[in-house]
Amino acid sequence: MPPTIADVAQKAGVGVGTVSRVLNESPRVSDRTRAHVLAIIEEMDYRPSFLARGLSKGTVGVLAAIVQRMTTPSALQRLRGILDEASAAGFDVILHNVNDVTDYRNQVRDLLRPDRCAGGLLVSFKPDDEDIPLLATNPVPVVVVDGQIPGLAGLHIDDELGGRMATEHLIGLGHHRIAFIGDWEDPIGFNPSSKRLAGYRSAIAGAGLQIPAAYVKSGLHERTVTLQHINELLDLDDPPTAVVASADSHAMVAAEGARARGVLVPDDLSVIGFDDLDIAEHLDLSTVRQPLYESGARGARMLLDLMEGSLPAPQQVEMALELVARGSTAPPSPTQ
Amino acid sequence: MPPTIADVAQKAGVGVGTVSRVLNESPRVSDRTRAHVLAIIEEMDYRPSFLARGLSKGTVGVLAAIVQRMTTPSALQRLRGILDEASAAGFDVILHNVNDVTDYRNQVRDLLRPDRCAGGLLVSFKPDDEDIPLLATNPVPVVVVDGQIPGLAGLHIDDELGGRMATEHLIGLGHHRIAFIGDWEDPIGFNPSSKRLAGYRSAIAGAGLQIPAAYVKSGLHERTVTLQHINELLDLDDPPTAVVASADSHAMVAAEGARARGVLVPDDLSVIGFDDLDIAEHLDLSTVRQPLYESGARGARMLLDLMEGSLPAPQQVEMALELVARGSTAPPSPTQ
DNA sequence: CTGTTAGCGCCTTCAG
DNA sequence: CTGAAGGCGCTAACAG
Repeated sequence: MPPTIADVAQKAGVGVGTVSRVLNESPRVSDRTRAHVLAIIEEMDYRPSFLARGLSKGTVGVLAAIVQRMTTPSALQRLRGILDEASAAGFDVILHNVNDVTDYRNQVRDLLRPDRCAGGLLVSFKPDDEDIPLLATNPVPVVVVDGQIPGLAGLHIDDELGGRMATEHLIGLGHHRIAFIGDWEDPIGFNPSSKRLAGYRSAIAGAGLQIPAAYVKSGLHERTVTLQHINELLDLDDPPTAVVASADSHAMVAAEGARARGVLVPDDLSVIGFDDLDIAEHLDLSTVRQPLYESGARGARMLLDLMEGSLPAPQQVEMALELVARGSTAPPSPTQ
Repeated sequence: MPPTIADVAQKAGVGVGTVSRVLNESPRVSDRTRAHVLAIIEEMDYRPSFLARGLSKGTVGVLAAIVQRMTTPSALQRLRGILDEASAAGFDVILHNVNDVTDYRNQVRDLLRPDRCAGGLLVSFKPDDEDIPLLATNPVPVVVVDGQIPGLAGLHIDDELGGRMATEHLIGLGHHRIAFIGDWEDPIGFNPSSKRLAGYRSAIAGAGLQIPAAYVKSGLHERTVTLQHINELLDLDDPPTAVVASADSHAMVAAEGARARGVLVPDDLSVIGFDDLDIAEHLDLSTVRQPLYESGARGARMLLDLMEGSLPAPQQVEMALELVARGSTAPPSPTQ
């Protein structure tokens, strides 16, 4: 059994209260006593029990991250940010992956309690409307990473603006025939695709362009589906010269599908994505960058502030987007 | 404040001991009393405090996963297996990502203690030799997922066999000029590449083949490096007709690099990977499949058994490999 | 079968 | 500045 605070106190010849004070950096201890106790602690390799401390203080050094589809590259980057920030602050992170619509409520109910964690992060995760009041008044504070929920603190981006930025980049290069590839709404997850599509439409309209209905594709977020989309687009009598994809993952596949049939990127077809995943740079893919790692880190920081009370009230922060022009977009070739 | 066991006891008109007994499914409670208490619990929406229960029982419902380079696709699959198995057993999982050689020891020391978790999983993670005895006698049990450490329970694969399987597949197809692309040892992580290379060499030797030294490439696990490798191989006077890659991630890039210069896969060049990541199937990539998700799930299960004492002694389990022949490997073309 | 009580390890008054 | 004691919520051993 590991040593307890009583063992330390006895060996140091002081009371447990004194040991507790040095542990909690109370100023009410003389330097001499403090140094002595610290030495004993070191000598015995003593560490206070998380459990006992938590019980006594009524709060634990644990954050809970509830992540929607943890395995996506973007969720992973956000998680990294959360982990780094939390561990820098000395907090452990409990991870819950949400697969099923049905179980998320139980997870929230059972996990987001003071005896399990001191705060919760909801990542790319849209609670039911009826659950929002519960979350807002939850005994432990909650921050939404990648989402804008009325009444809840969180970080988000302007997806519509992002869709517009991508499209306007293409328009600025001289493209007139611009298609869009996105995906369907997900029952529990946010799916930003439709907002980005709205931004696309807004940019198209703003430039006075007309686009055929067949230029807008959406379906499951799967490789084969995206391949089919790009092929259908290129099979059109009047194929697009550029494609806005609602995510880098779509853009990559679209570019690959185009190249596979001899359509050169960017010579014959410009492709722009969304996210700026690590591979986007390697693939030389133009994209709209959204801060992924940073959203996790700032979300965790916001949560810690909220817990500490140094943040007056829950607030929503919009993070900046950035157009990253790389080699997958270029002016349309003169012959087109 | 949430209700406590005392609140429940009072409202139910019984003692706390009785409530505790129904909570812990003790048979020493009459059915009538049990039903009544259960009803009150339901009514008050009472949940026992994890903290208090942990303190009292001396063990917590938490597992710790220490993961080497969490962001790799394979680590992620393993993690999924761990999370699913742990949560099915009612355990939370604390996640720690190890980036730095220096900090892993502290993490192990501070995290793998009875007041923080009931068991630890080390994922794709090679501790220093001198730390092994400490881990083996650690107050909370430890299981190594993806690694074979003498004295520690764990799951692993036979990397050398895997390298041989991949190479022999190619030899069986009629290839004689077979190259290898791998990567360097990582200071803290396992790096199975060298063992797979040994398997490759063994298969080559077993078939009585001679290969030029230039056929074996290794370097950083980065896209650009692999692209350079494949290009150097194809630039040789006597280029290989097939490539064994030490991981699917290498294989994907190698295939892409080959195609980019007009070398058809598998017509001009066969490529085989290792792992069988999700995308391998989509890319129609031949590979040696190792169980990733399953290694996590079985590792967690093994840990739970160890904790429960139902597993007599720590043991090491070798998981089976499987050759998955897909479209990226074929017999060499007659002209070669 | 059930109520009572003594810890689990630590923090936090409250005296001194 | 420091020691002693009560309490955090629960489990388990002990009487009844």
